[in-house]
Amino acid sequence: MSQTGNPMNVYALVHSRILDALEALQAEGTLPAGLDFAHVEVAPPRDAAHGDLASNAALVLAKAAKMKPRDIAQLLANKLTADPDIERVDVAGPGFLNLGFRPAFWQGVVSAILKAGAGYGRADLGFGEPVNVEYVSVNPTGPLHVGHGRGAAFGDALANLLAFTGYAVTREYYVNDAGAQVDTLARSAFLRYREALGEDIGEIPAGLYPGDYLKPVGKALADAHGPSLLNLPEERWLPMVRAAAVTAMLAMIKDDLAALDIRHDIFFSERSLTAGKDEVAETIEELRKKGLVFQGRLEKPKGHDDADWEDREQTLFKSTAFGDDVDRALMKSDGSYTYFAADMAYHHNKLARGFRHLINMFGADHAGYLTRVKAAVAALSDGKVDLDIKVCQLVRLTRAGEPVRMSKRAGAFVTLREVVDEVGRDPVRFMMLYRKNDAPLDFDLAKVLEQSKDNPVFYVQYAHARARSVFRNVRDTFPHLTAEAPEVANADLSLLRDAGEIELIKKLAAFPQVVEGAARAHEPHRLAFYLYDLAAAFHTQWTKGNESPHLRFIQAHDGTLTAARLALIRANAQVLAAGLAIIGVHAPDEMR
RNA sequence: GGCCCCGUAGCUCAGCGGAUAGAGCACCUGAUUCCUAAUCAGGGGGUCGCAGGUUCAAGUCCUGCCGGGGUCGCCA
Repeated sequence: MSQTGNPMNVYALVHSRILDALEALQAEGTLPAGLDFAHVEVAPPRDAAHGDLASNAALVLAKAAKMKPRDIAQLLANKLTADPDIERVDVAGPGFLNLGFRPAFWQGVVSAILKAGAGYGRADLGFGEPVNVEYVSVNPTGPLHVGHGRGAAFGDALANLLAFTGYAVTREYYVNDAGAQVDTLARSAFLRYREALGEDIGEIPAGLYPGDYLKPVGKALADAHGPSLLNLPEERWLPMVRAAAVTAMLAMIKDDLAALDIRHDIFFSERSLTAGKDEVAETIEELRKKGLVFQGRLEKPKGHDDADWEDREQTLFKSTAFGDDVDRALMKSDGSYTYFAADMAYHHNKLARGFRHLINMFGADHAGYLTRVKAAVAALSDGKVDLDIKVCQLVRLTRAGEPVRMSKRAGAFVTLREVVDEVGRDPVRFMMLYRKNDAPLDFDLAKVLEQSKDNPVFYVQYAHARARSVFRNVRDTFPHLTAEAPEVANADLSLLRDAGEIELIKKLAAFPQVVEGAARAHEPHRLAFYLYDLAAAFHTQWTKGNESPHLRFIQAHDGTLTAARLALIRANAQVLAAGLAIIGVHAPDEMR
């Protein structure tokens, strides 16, 4: 009943061998039958002196087996010493099983990586199941700012990661093109329309969007309609102006995202929920049948005074049944739907499209909204669909350590586009992932362009460029040893004997496990940190060659050894490139 | 007041229930006729906010406090 284990994933491979050994012990009657192996794990020990990999098998089985942990560990050790890949097995501490592998085992990893090519690290965790990743979803009322860029980079990397691990990923953007904010946008655009016709509009009134980015919208309206809209009542021009403005804003947002190489599969219109049949009404009705929608009153919110607040009976969703602290309103006093009501219908729509897994990215300011959305999905799917909401904390923009001042003009943030234009897409995408999503992040405009080891973006990209540079340099001595040469692919890997080379291979061997862990936890930042570690191992080995010429990758007098080292370097470059691809960063061949 | 997030080295932060808690910066010492020194090696630095609990095992999970941030009906 042991699982086969992914042969590209040494952790999984060793895990399956341990399970085999446990089952053999059971078959002999040495271990009792009916043990639960679910918590048996294989992981690299924190202290390298404890070996290459360690297992907790004996510790987690001791109680059920009614045996001492160290005794079980010893039985396992006796079995595993027969494994030709295993050099040493130790029972340590309370009952850990520490395993050391022969060099040939690690050398074989290089060959496996080269054979797997771009598929190295792929896994089938998702079994092709559809997952919906909703990210960015910024109101189409203006350009993206830097904070939005974090959600964009995170969401896109997570989508890549899930696609890499066997999910059918849909990248989705929820367009809030209904409600008061897009009406305000329309009025703001209409003002720019009058301006484009030559009128002096003076200061933009408070409450409207003052940004210059609406000027082109006004001009386009003037070009298309001339002065014909001026004499119409607002209810006549507003829908048309609104549609034009939303379309223009969305085009701008898409363009900003494209600058980061981010492209969504679906832009889902909030307005479409009520355009034909009223999906919001349907959703509310469905919940009403489940007894989760009722007429009731809410208490006045605490913590701040709201002059407009009035006590009234209203339509409520019973989100307290799902852990929310208060039931949530579905209808405004004017009879229209609340944002939340439409959002419930939107998630209902996602479920109807067959998604079994939903992921949403939220900005920090929406964290308080999280519980009611989870409640909605739980209610609508009867708990059968999982929804994970990742909250991205704030981004603090600095330049050489000094906070970057926001523009004085009200409403004008430092836009994402300005930052991307200044520093490029790679630093933005990498640095936005060089923190956990729920920790605040400092983004320094000067630091990310620094060509030094202090800049993680450069450090990792440079490692890849260095690896590629070896293949350029080797042309002088061994022209036939190209990256694709069979002499490299089939090199005698037993020549990779230096401790640093083996260390590098161990890092490469960890990649599939890092990918799996990051995918399961929905934490793409783990890739960024892993890549930094891998780059460090490579830079270390590179520099060793400075002091010890016999460790240089190119050995002019020894083509066989050179080929083996080139195989390692190619594997290294390949994993760096694969990891960078997942987080959406280029792997350059040179840094000049 | 309720809810959410955070609290780990002087600073910025990793840390997947496992063993003696790590990295970068900063500070100190060293390596360059050599595949890119755009790099690397070594050193000092810690009551993991506090107190309980669960567990063979807690920085990690649970509860309560303390401190910082966010948020709190008809904005989205």
